[in-house]
Amino acid sequence: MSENLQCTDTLHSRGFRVTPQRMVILRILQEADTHLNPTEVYQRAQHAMPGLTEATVYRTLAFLTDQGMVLAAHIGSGQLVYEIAGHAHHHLICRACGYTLEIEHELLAELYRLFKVSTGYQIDSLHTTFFGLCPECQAPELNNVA
Amino acid sequence: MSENLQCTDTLHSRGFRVTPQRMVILRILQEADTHLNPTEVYQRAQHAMPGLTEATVYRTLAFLTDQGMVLAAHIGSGQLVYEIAGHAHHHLICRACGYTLEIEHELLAELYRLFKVSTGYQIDSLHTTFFGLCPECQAPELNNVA
DNA sequence: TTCGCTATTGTAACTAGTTGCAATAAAGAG
DNA sequence: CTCTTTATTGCAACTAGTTACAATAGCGAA
Ligand SMILES: [Mn+2]
Ligand SMILES: [Mn+2]
Ligand SMILES: [Zn+2]
Ligand SMILES: [Zn+2]
Repeated sequence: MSENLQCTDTLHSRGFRVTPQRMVILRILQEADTHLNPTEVYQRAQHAMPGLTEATVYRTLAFLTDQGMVLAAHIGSGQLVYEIAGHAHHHLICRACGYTLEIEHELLAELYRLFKVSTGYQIDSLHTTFFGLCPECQAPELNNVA
Repeated sequence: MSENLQCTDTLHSRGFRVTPQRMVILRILQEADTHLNPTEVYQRAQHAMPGLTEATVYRTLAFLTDQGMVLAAHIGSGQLVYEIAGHAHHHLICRACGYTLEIEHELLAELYRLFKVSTGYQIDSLHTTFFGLCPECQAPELNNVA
């Protein structure tokens, strides 16, 4: 709830308007316990606000992402998914089984410092996705052993 | 040219077919000096092979990416772009001016080792994009000084 | 409260990307 | 070279995402 007031103030202070559409979408993301794609957000938004359109969902998700209130991520398969911006983290996804692991941003802090000193770029990506193989899917062919 | 023979052999050995469509698209990427999006690949392919369809371009780019012969990347704005898989590298993109820097994969090697020891995941992302601000765009308001 | 400005929304047309299915054509066997 | 198998393509219908523009509605000022 206080998060909502926080967002309201932030929007006001930046000269943007606080609309019911934005509040509804923000609340949906706050109450979600996973990443949601735009269609899922749209479907949930229909309950709270029947008139709201898909175009607005897409626009609002992009807007809230620009404002830093929402995080977006490409998780394989080209689809963008969203979540409320809380703790800074990234994702490791297994190409074989799809299992996803969350990792603390702190693990990337040193890399970002390295970027800064070697290139001057101040990187701020807070929701990067890395692909590879999880421990199980790396396992040597267990069937060969038997 | 030898790269083409290499790809041909690899496809054969994996049980896939070597089609003119695949060869045309592969050559287009080999001759390109930048990332290309699917539409750009399609347009260039039209010259060499008028009958080729957009659906095939999308499918072929995804296929070649799966085979590790092509690298894909999300560079802001949702569009996927492709390039021939050569040296392993990643990108730093400025959110303000869009200027893009290529960085050697070696800079990420330590991070990937860290992922392995702390999570067991063997990460192999070879074309990751990081966003932030380039040195120029970080500059304190120069107008204030005057 | 009322008014005016203009950011934001809904609409609808548009572009981008995906997919089921039948036709085509690689490529190995004979 | 011819035949057979089946991976791949083209087609066309579909889903996903974007955008121009006019209508709506925040919100600051009076
Ligand atoms: Mn996340
Ligand atoms: Mn690249
Ligand atoms: Zn796995
Ligand atoms: Zn810049």
